[in-house]
Amino acid sequence: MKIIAIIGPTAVGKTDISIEIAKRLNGEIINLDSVQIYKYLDIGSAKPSKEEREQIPHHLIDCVDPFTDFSVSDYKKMANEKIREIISRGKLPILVGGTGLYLNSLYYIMNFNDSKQDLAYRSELEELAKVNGNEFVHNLLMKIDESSASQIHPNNLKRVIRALEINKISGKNKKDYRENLILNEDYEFILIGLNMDRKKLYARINRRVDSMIDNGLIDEVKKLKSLGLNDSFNSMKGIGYKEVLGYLDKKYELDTMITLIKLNSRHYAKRQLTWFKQYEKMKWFDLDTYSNINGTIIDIERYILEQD
RNA sequence: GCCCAGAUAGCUCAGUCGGUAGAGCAGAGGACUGAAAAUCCUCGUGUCGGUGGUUCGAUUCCGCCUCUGGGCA
Repeated sequence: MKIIAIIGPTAVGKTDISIEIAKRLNGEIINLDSVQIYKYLDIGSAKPSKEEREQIPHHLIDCVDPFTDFSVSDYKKMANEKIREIISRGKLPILVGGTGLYLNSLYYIMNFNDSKQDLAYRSELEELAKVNGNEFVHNLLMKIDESSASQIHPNNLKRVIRALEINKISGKNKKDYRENLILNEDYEFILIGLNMDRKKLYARINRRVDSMIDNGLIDEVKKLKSLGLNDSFNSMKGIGYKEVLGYLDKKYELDTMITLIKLNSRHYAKRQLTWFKQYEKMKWFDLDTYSNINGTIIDIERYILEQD
C-alpha cells in the first residue's frame, strides 16, 4: 500500500504544498501532528484553515478532547484505521506534519501492547526522584535493566521512569524496543522532506508567531483556560499554549511571552530536523532553490510518480 | 563644562592581588518506542574600547583620548 509522508520543521510551509499535492494525486491528508489532533487548539497549532480543509479532506484534526491523555499508541491505532479507510476508497493517503515519533509508529513496527501505562507507579517514582534525586531513580533502573540504564542519562527522568515502568509491566527491557526497529512492510512509504536555509526558517517562525498573536492566540488560550484547562494537561504543553498560560498567570510580560514562543519554536524546529535525519529514504526538497511554490510542487509530484 | 560609574564572546555580565580569560542566554551538534510542540545530553579565542607610560611581561596599574549611562551646573 503506497503512502506519502510530507514532513518538515514547523513553519516550513507544509500545508500549502500538501494540499496541492493531494489535489494532483487524488489524495487525502492525514494529520501527523501531536497538537493539531486536539479540538479547540486552532491558532497556536497552526491548523489548516476551514477554506483549506474544504479543498481536500483532512483527517485526525480536531478529533481528541484536550482534557484527554493522548499518546503515540492512540495515534498509531487511529492513523492505521484512517489509512486503510482512505485506501479502500481508492484514494492516496498523505501524512502531513512534524511529529517524528508518530511517523515512526507507522513507518516501523512498533509494539505498544505489552507495555501499557502504570500511572500510580510513575508518580511514585517521580516522588522518589524529588526526595532522593534523579541519580537514585536511575540506580533503581541500573539494578534491574542495566542495558537501558546505561543508554539513558540520569537527568532524563521521564525516560528513566518509563524504562522502569516497562520493566515492571512486561518484564522487558526498554532498550530492546529501539534495537529491534524493523520497517513496517504493510506500507510503501514515500518520504518527502521540506527544508530551507536555517536563517530563513527562523525568520518565518518569528513572523508566524507574530501573526498568531494578531489572529487572537491569547483569546484562544483564555477560552481554553475558562474551560478548565491548565498547564498540567498534555494538550496545554504545546508551544504557544504554555507560554500564553504563563503570561495570563502574570509570570512575565507580553513581550517576554512573544520572545519565548519564538525561541521555543526555533528550538523545536531544530530538534525536528535532527530527528528527520534518521530516514535514509527521505527525499529532501530545499524550498530556497525555488522561486515559487509551483516549481516545488511540480518537482515533488514528479518524484512521487517516479517511485512506482 | 565638572564629578562619578562603565566599556571583556552575537547579548547580559563575571574575572584576572600583572603571566593574553569564563558563566548565563543566543547559536550549533546530538539522543529519542505510551507526555514527543514533551524530555534530555554535548560544545565557549574573544584586536579584554583606543593610545602612550611603568614592567621581563599590561586585558589587569597609571596618564590621555573616544563612546555610553547617571549626577551637578
